[in-house]
Amino acid sequence: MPKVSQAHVQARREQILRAAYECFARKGFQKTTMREICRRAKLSPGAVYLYFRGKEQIIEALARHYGEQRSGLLEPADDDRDTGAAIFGLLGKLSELSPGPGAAEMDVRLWAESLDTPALRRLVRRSFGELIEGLTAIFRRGQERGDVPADVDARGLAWAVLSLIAGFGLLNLFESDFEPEAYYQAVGRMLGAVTGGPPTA
Amino acid sequence: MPKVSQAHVQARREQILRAAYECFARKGFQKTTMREICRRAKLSPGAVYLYFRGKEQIIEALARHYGEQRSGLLEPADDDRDTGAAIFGLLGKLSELSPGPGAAEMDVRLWAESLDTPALRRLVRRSFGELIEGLTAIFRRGQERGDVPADVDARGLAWAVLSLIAGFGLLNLFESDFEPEAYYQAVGRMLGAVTGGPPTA
DNA sequence: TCAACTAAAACGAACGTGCGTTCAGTATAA
DNA sequence: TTATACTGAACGCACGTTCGTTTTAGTTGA
Repeated sequence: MPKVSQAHVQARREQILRAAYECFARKGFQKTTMREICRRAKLSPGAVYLYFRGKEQIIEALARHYGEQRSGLLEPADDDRDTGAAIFGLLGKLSELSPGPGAAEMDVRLWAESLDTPALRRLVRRSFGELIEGLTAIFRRGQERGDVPADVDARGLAWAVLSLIAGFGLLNLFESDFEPEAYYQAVGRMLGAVTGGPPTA
Repeated sequence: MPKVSQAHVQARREQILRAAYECFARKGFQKTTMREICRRAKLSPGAVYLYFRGKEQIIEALARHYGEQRSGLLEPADDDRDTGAAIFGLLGKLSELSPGPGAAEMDVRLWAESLDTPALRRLVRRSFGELIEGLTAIFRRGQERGDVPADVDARGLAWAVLSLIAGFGLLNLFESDFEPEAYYQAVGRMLGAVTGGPPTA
């Protein structure tokens, strides 16, 4: 199939990235071999190397793709509900299973891998930055509206909420008897101190 | 130096573990080679293999040692101050740099590695469990004292605080302009809703 | 309409490298 | 003198990557 369309190139790359995601989420970046990615993508090593320079570039492309998906969840939160509802809506969307199965595992693996890989670290930093920016904006709007106390640093609140989001994933991974309901109740109670009062409290 | 004391065996093991910790915190488990650990411990490969069955066992021993250090920080928190002070004291102790340099990196690396290694996963789960137990006990005592609202699940609050502790480490790693002061202020404000009111708020 | 042709895409066995681990030999404390 | 801690060159294996070969989709000429 020579002289193939550019759409086909795109499709092949996505086919490889999908296979890579499945392998990486299960076994991690280091322990996943190229052969496994090839097998899952139903391609030979030679073919894969036509579309990616090597394993490292696959990881990087995947991380970029993943980060964009994650950030995309932020945008619809720009509505004008009260601050508590906005924050809680975001918390729910970002905490649950988005952006797909194995997301919590992938987050942890990306954090760890990014400690040694400058390119990945930049991507993770950007992801954190975009989330913080969005959360900060919500709290700032709340303060302008008088919804949120003015003497608290909006950025500080955003950091705290990001912790609660990340912690949700960690607890799901490592607390065998974790109960999301109780978590949301407690978080709602705490957030109630700085917002009008979330829907569940 | 044959027929050596059992204390010497202990010393050698700790010497190796210390070297391993320094390597692992910097480069991660997979990317650190046995040769690097040997060089840093000033021992030959053969000697190291007299004290540990292999790389995997070094990682496991290190994780166990590390987890015990971490849990050890919990105990002095059993005093009878008000709940806010107790929680905030713990948060400070656990968040900062304990139990040593590179702790935040090590946490993230252990989380990631434990996803594929059952023995490590058990250790991480135990660490989480011990922390949650300690935090839950503090909140329960607060509820008995009337310090903390009785209609909030103490376990849920413990989970939330654990998130805030873990998040502190993550933010230090990945938020370039992170300001611990603002974080503590915001967290204090939020915790104020369920405790008497922390020292900084 | 359909062979013959061509160039790109895909294959997969083979390569080199770097790793964890071992073991025959050496040094040393008792 | 001897049992034992220690050395470090060597081994085997598994990995990422390459490249000579094969297959295939599109093009050409009648």
